[in-house]
Order: sequence, then C-alpha cells, then structure tokens
Amino acid sequence: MDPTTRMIAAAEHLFDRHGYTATGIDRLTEAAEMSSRTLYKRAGSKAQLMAQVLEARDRRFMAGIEVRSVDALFAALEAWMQAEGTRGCLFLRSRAETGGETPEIAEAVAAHKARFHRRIGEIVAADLGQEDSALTEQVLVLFEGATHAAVYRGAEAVTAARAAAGLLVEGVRA
Amino acid sequence: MDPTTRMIAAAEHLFDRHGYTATGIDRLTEAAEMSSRTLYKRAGSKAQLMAQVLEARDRRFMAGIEVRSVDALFAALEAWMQAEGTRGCLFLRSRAETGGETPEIAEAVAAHKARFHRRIGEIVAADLGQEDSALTEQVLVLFEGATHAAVYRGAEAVTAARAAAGLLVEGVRA
DNA sequence: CCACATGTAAACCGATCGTTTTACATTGCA
DNA sequence: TGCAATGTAAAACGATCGGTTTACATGTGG
Repeated sequence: MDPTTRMIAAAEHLFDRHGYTATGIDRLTEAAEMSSRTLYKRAGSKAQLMAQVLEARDRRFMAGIEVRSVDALFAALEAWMQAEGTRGCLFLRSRAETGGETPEIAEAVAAHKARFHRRIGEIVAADLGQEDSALTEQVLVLFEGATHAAVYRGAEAVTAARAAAGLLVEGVRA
Repeated sequence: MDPTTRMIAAAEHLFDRHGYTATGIDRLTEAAEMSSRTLYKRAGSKAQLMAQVLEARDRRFMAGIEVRSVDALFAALEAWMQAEGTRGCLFLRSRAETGGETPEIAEAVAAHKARFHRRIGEIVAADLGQEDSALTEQVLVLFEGATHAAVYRGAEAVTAARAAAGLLVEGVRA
C-alpha cells in the first residue's frame, strides 16, 4: 500500500472519529506508520492533510452515489452508512470546527458541496426526465437531514427520508 | 448582567463560532470578563461549561419552537436562523468534535435530541389531530436537513423543507 | 475591628500543540 | 565505490493547552 494513501486513510479515520483539532500529529504519524518528517514532506501541513482527506472522501462518496433515480440515491446513502458509520457529514464538521478560517479546508468543503448539489440535480433530472430545481433542493435537504438525523435516530432516519423523497417525486410526476 | 449568565453567553458565542476544542480557556475568561479562577469556580471545567452552554441553548431553542403546526415549525426555524445564524447544529457538532467521549457533552446532546424528537411528535399531533410517528420522523429529517443544508445553501434550504413538509402533511391528511 | 466571602492578576503545573531540525540508516543508481 | 534520495527516531522549537495556586484587593456583616 502506497505510503501517501496509507497516510490519508489513517488520517481520515482519526479525523472522522475524534475530530480535526483533537487529533494531534503524533497520533497521525503513529497511525500512518511514518515519521513526522515524512508526513510533513507528503502532506505539507495538518490543514493540507485534512484537505487531501476531504478530496479523497469526496471521490469515494461521489462514486457511491452514481445513480439515476432518487430512490437509488437513498439506497446508496444507506449503503454508505453501513460501510462508513453515522457520524454526520465530515465536510460540514471540519468546516465548522475550524470556523471556516482554514482556507484549505473551507475550499475543499465548498468544492464538495457544489459537486454534491450538482449531482442531486442530475439525479432528479434523470428520474423525472427534466430538471426541477425545487425538487432538487428538497431532495438535497432530505439527504442532508437523513445524514445528520441518523446520528441519533439511526437507520430509521434514512427510511423516512427515502419515503418522503418518493412521495415528493411522485407528486411532481403527477 | 449576572456573571454566570454572561460567562455562558460568551462561551456559547465562542464555541459556536470557533469550535469547542479550538476555544481555549484564555479566550473564554477574556470574553466573560472574569479571571480563570472565577470561571472554574462557576463552571467546574471546560466540558461542564460546554454542557451548561448546551442546556441554555436547549432552553432557548425549545422556547423558539413552541408552535402547534408543522408550517409554524419551519417559520420558527427561519426566525432562529435569522437571529442565530446558519452554522449547523451546535449539539451535533460538539458531540462529534469530542468523539462522544466527553460524558457531560454527550449527555447534554442526547437529552436535547430526545426532547427535540418528542416536541416534533407533539407538533405533528397537534397539526394532524393525532399522532403519526412516520410523519414525525420525516419532519424531523426535514428540519435537521434544513439546518445543515442552510450552511451552504442558505435560506433556500428552509423554504424547500417547509414546502416539502407541507406536501407531506397534506398527503397524510387526505 | 475583625472575619469572611468573593473577586482579581499572574505565576505556575505538566502536557501537548504543530512544525522544524539534527543525526543517522538504508536504498538504488551512476 | 560513492553520491543522492528517502527514510527513520528523537530532540528541540516556542506556543498554548486545561487547570491550580499564590498573593493580594475588595466590600459586607457580626
């Protein structure tokens, strides 16, 4: 396994479970099995490491929601949660934790959320046969809501979001 | 203004904007205009201070959603955001930031979310004339989704959630 | 007048922060 | 054989962390 890949994977795991600020360089180097000197050579800085983590996560997440219907979108969310757990959105969390004052992180989050919004629009369009910005916004809200409500409501939140989205799509189609 | 109230208000402001971990005791004492000795006498510890912040926020938030219809609930959310900004849910954020490993915080968050879920159920029941756990879950997801989507989508997220909730309520009523 | 509670500023505790540097080992290539 | 790259472990950087303590100022009530 490529050292850089290993470093990013280890960092994602720690940042996701213990938070960005609370995770120190020592724990990162230990988990990545490399010295701090090597980590800094590959990552640049802690903030840049987080940005690389977010970029990798964005690619994995977007690959997971390559679907053509709203229902499949929520099925994909369920699968994502099964594999990755329910700790909310790492992008929003890391942005909030740094108060939006860490440029590398703020930019990675903004880029991801823009891509995410665009993708939802494409899925809605594929499902309906035409674009619908209002329905897109509603599906996005349901997705974000399921992600965060699942932290304390569990899988039921995704089920509810999926059902609600189905009704809303049906309402527009009729 | 009561020193304890001033302390909690100052702490809420800092924690909300810069994160729990990133906010040091020095900045808290400065904002609260008291020595660290007094702060520790009143707060106990940083984690207990955060718990007190969350309890105060819970009271203010719950008072803000004392409504009897789903539509009024989202109107209240809009008002809350106008007054408090759109930085997501401080409860979920602080819990995630500490990895759920800080008991005072984890307990305050769990208590708030339980109250929140119960309240949504009451609002749905008042609106419909009877309880509906499925609709309750959907409204909760929409509320949580609007809260978090508004961070990057703005007020449009609340508008979408409100419209979606209206349609779902109408669907159940029919 | 004295005792007490309550506050302050500031030093101090050991630990950890992100980051750089030092000194040395290993490896592949000319 | 020897140089350059790449890695390591570990020390050191100044700063800051959460938390405690010391020494002193205040006002209040017996």
